[in-house]
Amino acid sequence: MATSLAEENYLKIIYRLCEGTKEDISTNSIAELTNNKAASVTDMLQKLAEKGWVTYQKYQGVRLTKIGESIALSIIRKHRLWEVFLVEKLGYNWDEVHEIAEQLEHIESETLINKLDSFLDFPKIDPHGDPIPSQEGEIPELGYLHLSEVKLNETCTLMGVAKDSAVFLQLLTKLNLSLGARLEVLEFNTFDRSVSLKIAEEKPIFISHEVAKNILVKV
Amino acid sequence: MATSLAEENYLKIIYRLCEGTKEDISTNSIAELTNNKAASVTDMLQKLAEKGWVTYQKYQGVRLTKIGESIALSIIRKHRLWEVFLVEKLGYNWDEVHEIAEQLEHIESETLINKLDSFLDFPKIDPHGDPIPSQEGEIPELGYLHLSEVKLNETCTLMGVAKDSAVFLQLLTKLNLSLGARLEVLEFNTFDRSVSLKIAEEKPIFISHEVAKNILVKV
DNA sequence: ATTAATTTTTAGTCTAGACTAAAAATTAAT
DNA sequence: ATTAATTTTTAGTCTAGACTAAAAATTAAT
Repeated sequence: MATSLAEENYLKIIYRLCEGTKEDISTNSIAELTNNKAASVTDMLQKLAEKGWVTYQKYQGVRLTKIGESIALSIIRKHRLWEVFLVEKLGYNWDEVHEIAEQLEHIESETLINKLDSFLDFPKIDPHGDPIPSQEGEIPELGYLHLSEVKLNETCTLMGVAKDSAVFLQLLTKLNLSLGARLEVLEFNTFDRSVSLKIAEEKPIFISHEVAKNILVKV
Repeated sequence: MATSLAEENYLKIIYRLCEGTKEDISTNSIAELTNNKAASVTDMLQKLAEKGWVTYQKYQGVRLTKIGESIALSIIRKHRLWEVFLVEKLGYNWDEVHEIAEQLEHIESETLINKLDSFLDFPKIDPHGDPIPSQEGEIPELGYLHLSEVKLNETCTLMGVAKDSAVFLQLLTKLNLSLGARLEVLEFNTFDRSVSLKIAEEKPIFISHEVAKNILVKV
């Protein structure tokens, strides 16, 4: 069954909210991310349930069905592959590609996305370190930790980010934090939860808890 | 002012119909190409006139304004650049790219299309031999002739096609007619207006007038 | 020059997907 | 256990962009 642009955006956002929790997703949380009012969300949830893409019980929240999830994953796959294209082939920076990929992810063609995948040499992660789902909807488990969770004095590598808003990514760039950077946590400062950090052999810097929380690393 | 997908499609089709004639364009001809009913077209023409993209007089037909034309040209530019990308980089055949480019042409981003242009090495023509408008809306005059118009026994080169429906392009491929082929017209057959034709040094073939009319050549 | 045929427009509907305001259900607070 | 606060849904609107049927204008045919 064909999906409209609006439906695809809802499925994508419901997927994002389902990740992490086993709980059903609230109408309000969806409204916030789609920038719609709760009443509009209720409307759409009824349509999506009708089509069999979500399970939805009045007042009880919503979850993706298997089919709904596979649609969401194929959109995410397209989004991330296009981001790789924009950065690797067209020379964009990692903080510039999100909005364009939001449009490109809705281009409808199975062959296109598989040819693109091959043209890009079957990348496993996008420019923010997020895994790219396979054609079958398999999403590689990367086992990354948040920088706010690693042990003191352990050296780790910056593998990705948990948020890809432009302002966050631009801040990381200013701090000289990019994918692949070697990091060592020197101290968790109790006063403001900030983190003292060494990048490679440079002199230490301070980053906020908010930043550390959104940096993904491999030890 | 932002353009919706529907508006862009109308402008593109009005542009195509304006090419060639100095006459104003009829509601019905637009309805045919957009696959809408005449009443819907009238509606949209009034909106486009309101926005200053066409001049429109009730019952008298429609033409693009300077601004309307520049919007149309930018869509055509995007369409053709994406077609080059699909053929050159992703390995599509020339008869497979039209529908995908119809979607990609609506992606909104000035920087994207200029980076793509540069990535493709500033191509001047698309995979069907159609010229690619510049960022400023300049469209190179190529001075091609229809194969149905060339002189007998004159050798010419296949430079493009005047129609890019998949069935037509597939037929050309079957006939071994591709961009760059060296052609010599041996005879115009009066009976059915078919054309006897030599491709390079191969033995002659017959093609219909309908086909010859849609082949563009340089002598 | 009328009449007939054709084309175009108007008037009124419909659907998707948004909205607001009010009602209903759930959850939190005493 | 009620009441208050919060969340969610329902009912009713609105807009873009399509539609049909009927009216109006233009063009073609006698």
